[in-house]
Amino acid sequence: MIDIALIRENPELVKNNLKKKFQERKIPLVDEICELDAKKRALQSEGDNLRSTRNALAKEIGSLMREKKFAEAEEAKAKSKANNDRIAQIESECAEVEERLKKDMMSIPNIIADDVPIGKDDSENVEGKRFLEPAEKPFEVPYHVDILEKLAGIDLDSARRTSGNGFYYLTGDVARLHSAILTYARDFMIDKGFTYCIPPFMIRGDVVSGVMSFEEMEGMMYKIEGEDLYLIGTSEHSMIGRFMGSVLPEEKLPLTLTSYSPCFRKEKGAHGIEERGIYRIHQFEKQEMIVICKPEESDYWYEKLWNYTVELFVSLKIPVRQLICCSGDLADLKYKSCDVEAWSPRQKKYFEVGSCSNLTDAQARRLGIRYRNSRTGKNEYAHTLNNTVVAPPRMLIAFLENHLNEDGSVDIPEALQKYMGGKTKIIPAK
RNA sequence: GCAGAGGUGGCAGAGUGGUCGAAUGCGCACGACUCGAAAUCGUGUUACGUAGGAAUACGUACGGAGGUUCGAAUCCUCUCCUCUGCGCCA
Repeated sequence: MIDIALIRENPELVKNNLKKKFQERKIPLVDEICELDAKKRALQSEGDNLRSTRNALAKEIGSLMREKKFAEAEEAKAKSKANNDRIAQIESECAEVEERLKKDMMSIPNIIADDVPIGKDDSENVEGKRFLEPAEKPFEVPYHVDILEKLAGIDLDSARRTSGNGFYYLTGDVARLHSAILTYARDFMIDKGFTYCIPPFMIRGDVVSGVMSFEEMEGMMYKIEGEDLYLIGTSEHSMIGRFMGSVLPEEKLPLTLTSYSPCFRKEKGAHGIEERGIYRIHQFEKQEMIVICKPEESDYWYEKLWNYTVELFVSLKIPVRQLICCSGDLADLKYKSCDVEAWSPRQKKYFEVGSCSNLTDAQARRLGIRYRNSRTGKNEYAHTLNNTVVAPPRMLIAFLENHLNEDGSVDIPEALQKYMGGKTKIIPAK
């Protein structure tokens, strides 16, 4: 959600932003918002005046009662009652206008950064820097499920029986590798000065509707039956929700947190859930990072965050690149976003393993996350950012493909060996 | 899960239908005293919305949602949370 003052003062900028995002259909909303806003303020001041009268009358009645002037008090009561009818009328009108206004405001996207490439959809995203050159394999790299099965590392058949499609059993060294990657990623971020956090894996409905739109909620979130609780789709939900409605002391910023959680997603309507394997699944685990900082620092943190992910993948000898999200592919809350993509030797292309976003104050405004600015003495909205450190089931695909040897064994890079009990290789089962 | 107690400003904590946006204390800011500091004294100090250049004015908010009333922090209903005891349990 953007600042309504911006729409009031500079509607052209907002309209221009809509054009950049190929959302011309929303342009009439801007004028509608201006009208609704003016109407709301008129109603509010009318209501304020009426309430002021009510308060004055109530005071008057109080003193009349004390002086035992009952007849006059009754007269004032009648006046007040009539006044209250007007108030009720104005209030319901005002509530209606406010609701429409809020709905419109919610669909106005965040103003995007100047350097976001202009493009219609994900086909126009722009490649950024590459890190590590992809090495040619002298043999054909099999599908990841086949690699996993050879290592006795996966059981999809049983998972389908117990839980359905989109679930998995990881077993043996592969399961250990999965945990090792998470632990390594956790320590990696702690070494960067981030605070480790294990958040709740379920959150209430009001937190959910704070962190995402209704459509997203429908398509992603699993609800616990009979309770006002949802399984989180990413730890960002509970990590950001933690600061809902709070005013943070300036000296505590930036908050740099790294969190672990399982993630649950319906993936309703998403392509590929039927695809065999662990690319798109209902349940996975993820190490995440979030930053809450002062507005002037969010550009700095954005660059830092995605580069941390790159550094982690490079330390595990997996070639990656940055893919810059173009204007049309950018979610409405985002100011700027990019994916970190890993090289797939099998597909001979890069695929998404993480996503980094700067939401500026759009998310914070929606959730009421503020900080006390000591310079101005005012409470101002903070900026929020989030980024994937690593999400192992998917990253495992990149890991296995890149470290696979012709005999079916998989090398473990040095950085990870101590988390694997000193193993240097995973060997296929007999 | 059951029973009891409670949720009020940055914090602690009064207030049980009108003069309460809220005593008092702490904290914080400024000033006086002082060579300087401590102590002391004085003044100020909730947030949000609207109008205004500002001073300010008006409105809203005492966990949340409804209700009663001319008027609610205060009464009623529901709900959430916290604490204590009991029960249950990794």
